[in-house]
Amino acid sequence: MLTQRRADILNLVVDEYIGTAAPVSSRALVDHHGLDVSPATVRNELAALERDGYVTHPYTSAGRVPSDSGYRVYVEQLMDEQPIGAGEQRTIEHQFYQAASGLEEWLRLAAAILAAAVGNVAVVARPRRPEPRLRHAQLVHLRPGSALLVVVIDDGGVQQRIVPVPDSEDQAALSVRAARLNGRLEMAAAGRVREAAPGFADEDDRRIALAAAELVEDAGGAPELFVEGVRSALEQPEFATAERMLDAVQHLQDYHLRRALRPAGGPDRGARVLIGEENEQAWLHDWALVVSAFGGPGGAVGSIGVLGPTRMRYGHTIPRVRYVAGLMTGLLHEPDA
Amino acid sequence: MLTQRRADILNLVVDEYIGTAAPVSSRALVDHHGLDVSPATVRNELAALERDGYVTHPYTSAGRVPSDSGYRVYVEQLMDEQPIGAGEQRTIEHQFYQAASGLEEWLRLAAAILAAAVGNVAVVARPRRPEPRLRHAQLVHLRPGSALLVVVIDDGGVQQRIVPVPDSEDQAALSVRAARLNGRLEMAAAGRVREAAPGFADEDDRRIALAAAELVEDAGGAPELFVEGVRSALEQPEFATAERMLDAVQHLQDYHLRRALRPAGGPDRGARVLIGEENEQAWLHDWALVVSAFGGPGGAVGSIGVLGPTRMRYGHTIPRVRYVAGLMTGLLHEPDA
DNA sequence: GTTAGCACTCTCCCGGCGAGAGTGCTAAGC
DNA sequence: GCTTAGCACTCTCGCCGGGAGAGTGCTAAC
Repeated sequence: MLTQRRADILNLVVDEYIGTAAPVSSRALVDHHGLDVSPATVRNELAALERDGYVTHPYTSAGRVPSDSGYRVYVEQLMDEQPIGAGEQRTIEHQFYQAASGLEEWLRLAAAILAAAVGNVAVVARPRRPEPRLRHAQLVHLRPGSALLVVVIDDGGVQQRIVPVPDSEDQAALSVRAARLNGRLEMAAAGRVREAAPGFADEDDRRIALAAAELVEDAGGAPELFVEGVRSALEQPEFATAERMLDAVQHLQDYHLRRALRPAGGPDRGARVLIGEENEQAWLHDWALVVSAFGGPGGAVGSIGVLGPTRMRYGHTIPRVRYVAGLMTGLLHEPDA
Repeated sequence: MLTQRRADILNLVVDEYIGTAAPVSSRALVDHHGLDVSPATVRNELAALERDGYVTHPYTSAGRVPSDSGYRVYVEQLMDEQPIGAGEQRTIEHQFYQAASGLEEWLRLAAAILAAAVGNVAVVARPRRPEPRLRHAQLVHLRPGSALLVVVIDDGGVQQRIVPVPDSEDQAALSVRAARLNGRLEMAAAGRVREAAPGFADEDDRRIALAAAELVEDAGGAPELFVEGVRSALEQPEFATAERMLDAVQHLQDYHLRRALRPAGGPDRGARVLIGEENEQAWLHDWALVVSAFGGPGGAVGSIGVLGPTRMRYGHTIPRVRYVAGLMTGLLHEPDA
């Protein structure tokens, strides 16, 4: 049973531990937060919290450390969300508007800004449509016999590949060819592009259409990931040993991250929080993840999240993830500053 | 004075140290390499090598460790290059041909393949022309009022940005507009594009031309970097402590790397080797760098390199860097498998 | 229900110690 | 004169034990 006082104490334990990364003693709780009971009383309550599984004991005589379910209660009921001040909002927004670039730049920037705002790893997954369509194809002459096929996807992504073309064709001829391809392929999904390919009279057209189909298929594959803030996360004391650091680096570069970000539903005003063992993947059992979805062009959905130790500053992180996700949704639909 | 025997012994010291990362004792040299002299004799020679600065002593009674100049002599005169066997060549080439994608994929792939082949960090810098030119611009309709401006640079790169356009224009109208822009801007360098912008009669044309100029300028900026193999490098014993690892991670993600790769001259059949303090930048003083240049489309020059501890397997690494660089040069000019 | 007091436990840090590894030197051997 | 055996010497590394410090859990009084 979580009495009011126990809840208050749990709240303080989590706050304290988030700040120090060291087990929290009964005395520290009393001293730092002006409780008007004695450490002994606090100890009794801590023992009860431990019995109920909200905190643990690394060893007999160390302070208490929140457990996953302790964090869970904290996140859902106890914590103060630390709203973003007008000043910080302006700063973040300003950073965005400064770099008015392509989609990719936006995403990388978003990751960097968020990482700086929360002092942890930030991850952004490029918005993807469930079934991407070809919006436009263009052939650009590179040198006699080869051209760059540029395919724009309806989620705003661009894919490219060098393709062979007849030696004789210059840019004008290639543009005509591209127009012919666009006539049949525009707004077709990958499968439809592939089906349509054999329908072209010209052999080169068929080959290029197939290449375009592959590019659209690629666009539907694993979304590109932008990771920022690795350095500051590795500075946290939980990674003070080399092996744990290696582990973290390994996974941060790894495609495992994609899976963790994936299960975001539709664009969501809130943010999901996954703590420790709540994560599917074993390597995340020591991490906490705050994820939110944002909408990209053409109804595509991307994810943006923050990854950190379980003792992350939830009250600080959650509003910022939510805010940046909202900003992204807005910006990607109204990109003109 | 480097007598033959001393040179042989230096060679063995480096070989041994490269393999074990532990100071090399006189006994180990005799035992592992079937020298027909006694450890005592070897010790005398080692003392001479130390006097001449080719090896050092971490403390009184540990084995010898090669110094930077020891490595330098090793690289230039002593080592056996370990040529790539026909089998390994086929493997590497095969890996390349499997993924016939866009330029960016090629570069990322090259870094990954090289990293795997040498067991160290591999870095690839996108080929850049000294003065990039706009090869082609295209406008792709996204939704009423906004379009994606896609600019192809003559080094094969693609830059994109979302730009506002008149609400009324559909894809056909946008294509006409793009053709108008191309008419004046094709093959112009960034500065020329910027100068030409005010010459357009239409206000939107002017604005879009300026955006295109910015994109071309961006293309001339710091080249994109692809880094692979961080994990395996961090497993080396020199990074067994957390701080050193942090340091490495920091710099690997950092723009400092660009500077290290930069001074490559033109495409070069060989490979430069920079050992320890020969590197300009302080953080590289514990690293060695093997770099080679490769040629991209349109006379652009990229760099590909391997980064590892100073005791890296030079004889193994150098031929592989050279080989992959050569392969890249060939592939980027003849991309049709 | 709260609290003071106290014994108990566990970590962490430090210093010392012995084993091991490897050198440098000296003197004898080829 | 080069090589080598022998030996003293040095330095690291791992281990152990002890003491200080921190914090709990329990008991008994308020």
